[in-house]
Amino acid sequence: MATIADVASYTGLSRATVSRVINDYPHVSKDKRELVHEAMKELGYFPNTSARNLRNRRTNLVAVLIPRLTNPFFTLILDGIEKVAEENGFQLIICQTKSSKKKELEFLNLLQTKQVDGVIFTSIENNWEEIQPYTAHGPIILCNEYHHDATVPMVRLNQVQGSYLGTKHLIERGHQRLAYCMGSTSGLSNDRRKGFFQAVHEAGLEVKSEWIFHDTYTMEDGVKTFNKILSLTERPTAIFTGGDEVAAAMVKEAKRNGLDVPGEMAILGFDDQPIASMIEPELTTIYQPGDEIGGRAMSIFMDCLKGKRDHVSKSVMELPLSLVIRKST
Amino acid sequence: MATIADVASYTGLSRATVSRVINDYPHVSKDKRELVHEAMKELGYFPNTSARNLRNRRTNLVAVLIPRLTNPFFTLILDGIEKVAEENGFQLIICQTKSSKKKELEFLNLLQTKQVDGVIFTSIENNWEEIQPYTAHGPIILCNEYHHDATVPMVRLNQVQGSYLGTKHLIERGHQRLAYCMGSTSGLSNDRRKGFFQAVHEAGLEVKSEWIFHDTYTMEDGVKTFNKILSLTERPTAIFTGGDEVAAAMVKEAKRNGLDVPGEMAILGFDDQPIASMIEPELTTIYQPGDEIGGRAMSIFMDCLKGKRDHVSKSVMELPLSLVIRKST
DNA sequence: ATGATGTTTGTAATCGATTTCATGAAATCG
DNA sequence: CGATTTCATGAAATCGATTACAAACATCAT
Repeated sequence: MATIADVASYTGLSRATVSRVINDYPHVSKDKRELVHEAMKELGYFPNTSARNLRNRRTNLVAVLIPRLTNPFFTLILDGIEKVAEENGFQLIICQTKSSKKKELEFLNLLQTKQVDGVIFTSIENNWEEIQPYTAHGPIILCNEYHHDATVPMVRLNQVQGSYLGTKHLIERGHQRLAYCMGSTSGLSNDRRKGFFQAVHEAGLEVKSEWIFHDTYTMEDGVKTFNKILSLTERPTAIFTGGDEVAAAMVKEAKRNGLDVPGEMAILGFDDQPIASMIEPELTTIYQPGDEIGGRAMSIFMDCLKGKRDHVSKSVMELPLSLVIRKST
Repeated sequence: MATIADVASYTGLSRATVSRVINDYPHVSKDKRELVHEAMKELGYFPNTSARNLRNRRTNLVAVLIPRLTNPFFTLILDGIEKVAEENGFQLIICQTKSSKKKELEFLNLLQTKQVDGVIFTSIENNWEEIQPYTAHGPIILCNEYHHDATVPMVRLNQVQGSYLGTKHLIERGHQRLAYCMGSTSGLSNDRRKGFFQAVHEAGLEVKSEWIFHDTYTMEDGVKTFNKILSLTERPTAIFTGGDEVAAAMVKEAKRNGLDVPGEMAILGFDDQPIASMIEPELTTIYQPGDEIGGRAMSIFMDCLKGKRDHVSKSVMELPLSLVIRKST
């Protein structure tokens, strides 16, 4: 491989001048500039990124932590991040945490060892105290996540409002007995519960503890949970799910059991994934602009790197969610 | 940031010895080894990846070219790649080509500038002559793609067999007039057509040119194409689609038009994405083990890097597809 | 005691760029 | 025209690691 030294000696110039040409710096005469360009082409020279990174103390790489690549909502966020990254000449490193605390911390190593310039979390597994020390090594942005004590920029969707809207909608449809499915016990999940109960209490309704279900993520979880609901003596008439996959699976299971949706059971999704408008009846759901928060998070990241913004002080950007009324409620 | 030199002077040892400890090399006395470990902890030292990459001429990074992150089949491949990458201490850089030739070539720059050790294509836009020169800079693997003149390892699914199976199934169900939807004019696409026509000719059937549709990728394409099919005077009774999204959209559009699926129109998907078993009626489709080929491709990539395998000689690994019979045919 | 062998450690070169500083030439100014 | 500024270029230090080679020392067999 040709190096900058080869180009220098080939042209009879110094490495400094060649470097100036490569980086399009001023103060290089036109003829030398052309000379260098020709030599680079002739020798098949390409600047070595590792060498540049070392010298520049920059990699133009961001690590994006994501629970699962196969979750469409997260790839939507990823897509939003990628768009802005590309505009800024940044590349993305994918870090699938598989919701493991250990893996999450391992990926933070990339930051310590300066393999990346920063990290964007699209979900967070560890407590903030575990993460906090890493902020010393570069910008960390929370995207679609929130921690009260986190001292970093956060971009999130207003989950309280989203679940409030959805729940209120169910109540307005006349439902009195609501089942509630949640995922983990994360900040995001807490917010949703908050919005849910806010609407419930406003309406003066009661939610029995056996109508609340934990750890519902996948389609299988949806099927299982739905059957649990069916077997209840005092059965809810509407279900608030934590995601469209779960909701879709429930709709399907309902039909398999000969139940009319929404007549005998109303089902509310979350996310507005493509599947929501493909199934029959189409899902009423909460639209989450995943690409939007992804893009915002990446913009903020760039601002941090450019020094336009402090990356170790808390800031929260909150985007609204909206209800998409279709046929399942 | 502490450097290896800091650790060296802190311990009174040389950088060489510290380096030996970092890399777990032999010939370092036990007490010095511990001394170094303590010093590293004390100083908060972490080896700088750019410096190591420069010296080792390795980045432990692969670029994965993918048309769209939001396509579930490709994220499945990505997932397979990631699994094997992780086992080998490799990180993935995502490169969304958005099916653009220009972008594809831009990403190959990462290879020339040694930002990555190699590239995995999950789809290919340019002609092979355009790509070929880049093979000089590191391993290039074709995953889910095939080019006759490519002189690199390829892992692919037997598309001929897959579409043959699907088409034969439609014919066995008694269909005589088959519509065929294809995507681009890639190698993959050609193979599918081959399998399709093989089954068609075996059965002595004829396929009118107006039953063949190009550039059908998305759900919207599915809706449009379906309506074109409906408006034909001599209307096909079965549709071979290029993907589950298209098929799902068609099923929906059929129902909207009051057509019975599969009674009045049979629809065959491709991929077996989650959506295939969520819609009503469930899609008969061709299962493609995306994670499997992803993993295989990454394994081959590792073999190339380790020198166990030549990366500039053609080799083809072909995995079988299977027909999943459900309710849409 | 002699030489062979193996362990432990250090010196200095190297990977391939960027950048500071210095120097001479050219352009500009009063 | 002399002083000052700007332009063009190069020498050499630097970024932070790894590694070839050499040296000092210990161990062991003969």
